[in-house]
Amino acid sequence: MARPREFDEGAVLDAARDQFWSKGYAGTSMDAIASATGLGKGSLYGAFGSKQQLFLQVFDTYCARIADDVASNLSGPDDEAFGRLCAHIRAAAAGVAADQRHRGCLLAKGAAELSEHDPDVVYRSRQTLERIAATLAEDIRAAQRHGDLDPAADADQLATLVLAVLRGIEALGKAGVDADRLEDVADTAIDLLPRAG
Amino acid sequence: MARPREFDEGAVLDAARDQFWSKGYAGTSMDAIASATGLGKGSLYGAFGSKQQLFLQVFDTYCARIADDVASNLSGPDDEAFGRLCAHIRAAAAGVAADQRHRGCLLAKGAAELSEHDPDVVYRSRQTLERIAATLAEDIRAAQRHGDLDPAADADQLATLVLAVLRGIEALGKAGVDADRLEDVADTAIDLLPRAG
DNA sequence: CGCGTACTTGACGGGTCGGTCCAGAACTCC
DNA sequence: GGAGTTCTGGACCGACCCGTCAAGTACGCG
Repeated sequence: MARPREFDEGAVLDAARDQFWSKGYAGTSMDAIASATGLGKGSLYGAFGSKQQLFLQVFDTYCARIADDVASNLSGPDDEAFGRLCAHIRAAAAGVAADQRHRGCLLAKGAAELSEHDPDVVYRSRQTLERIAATLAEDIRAAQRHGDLDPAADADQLATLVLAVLRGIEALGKAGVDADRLEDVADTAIDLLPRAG
Repeated sequence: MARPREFDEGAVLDAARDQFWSKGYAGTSMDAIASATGLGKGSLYGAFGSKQQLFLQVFDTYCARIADDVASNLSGPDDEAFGRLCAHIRAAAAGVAADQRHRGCLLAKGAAELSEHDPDVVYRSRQTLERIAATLAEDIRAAQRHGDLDPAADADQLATLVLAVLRGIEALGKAGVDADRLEDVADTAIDLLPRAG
């Protein structure tokens, strides 16, 4: 009703995400987002309320997307579950290694910058990581059923360990560790997974 | 010579470190550091040059300290090397779990916030992590010599994996993951280390 | 067509930012 | 004691910060 919005909310969220991702929350100004999108600040505040609310909306979208990505990487038949897990770990390492700008992951950056002071960010980060852990655990159970992983292992604990390795690879990448070493971490982690038999 | 400095440089670095640690680089103002230390801004700039140089000095001190801590945790006779490694991993998880403010590690926060735009931060982060990895590898080799860890394993690769797990635990902690699960990660990682025999 | 409503724009406000500068204070050395 | 040097405190600079607001615009609906 009345005058319709002239901008695409999704495009604005994408632009805002890029700014927050690259400069951090405190390092990004609403003016920068306004000029990156061509919007006036009034429109920005009218649509998103405040800098913090805009960030949370960006963060939500980002978190949902990466959790979905993991879910889609790890879904499929049981006989390929172990292969999917290995491929996912290796792809994560390769992805971090390929990020030569060291931009890293917005979930990690946002949590690092804001978790001390913003419970909403903690809540969203935690939910996302737990969803990813659950996805990993599901795949691990499938690999156990198919006889690739030791069925005696606790799938949830293994999943949390794999998640820690994944987040660790990301942290090492941001600190400038070599691509080769990141890929070694992935391979070593895979080698140490408890195989069946 | 001439008029001597009235403040203790180390105390100022500590205060600045606390500010940067808690609020991040962009979120910390030189005015805040000045008023936290009681100094005038002239003294601050006279002694440290700029915000960025002050941060780098803080960062250097912090990095050196945590690398030293790891070295001191992991030094000792070969027959206790494996025990030291396990204790260190568990202590790291316990330490993160105890940090209920989710303040995390300044190395991780600094690298996350600044590595994209500041090569000096990348350099220092990387040097620190590689020093820690070397310390871990040394301890792992000792455990191999003493017959606790499989001598066929590549100590350097294992060390990098352990480092990734340690940084991953830190990342999970900042995202609000349960203390119990963090300690599970530590235990699971230790269980999966390749034992001798 | 005209009214009401929502959106757009950019100026504006009050505050803060990093950094500079200078007048005066405190010291060493001659 | 005077000259020279360094340090101190805070006023000050221009730029930028988040958020508001009023004036104008474009639409839906009767």
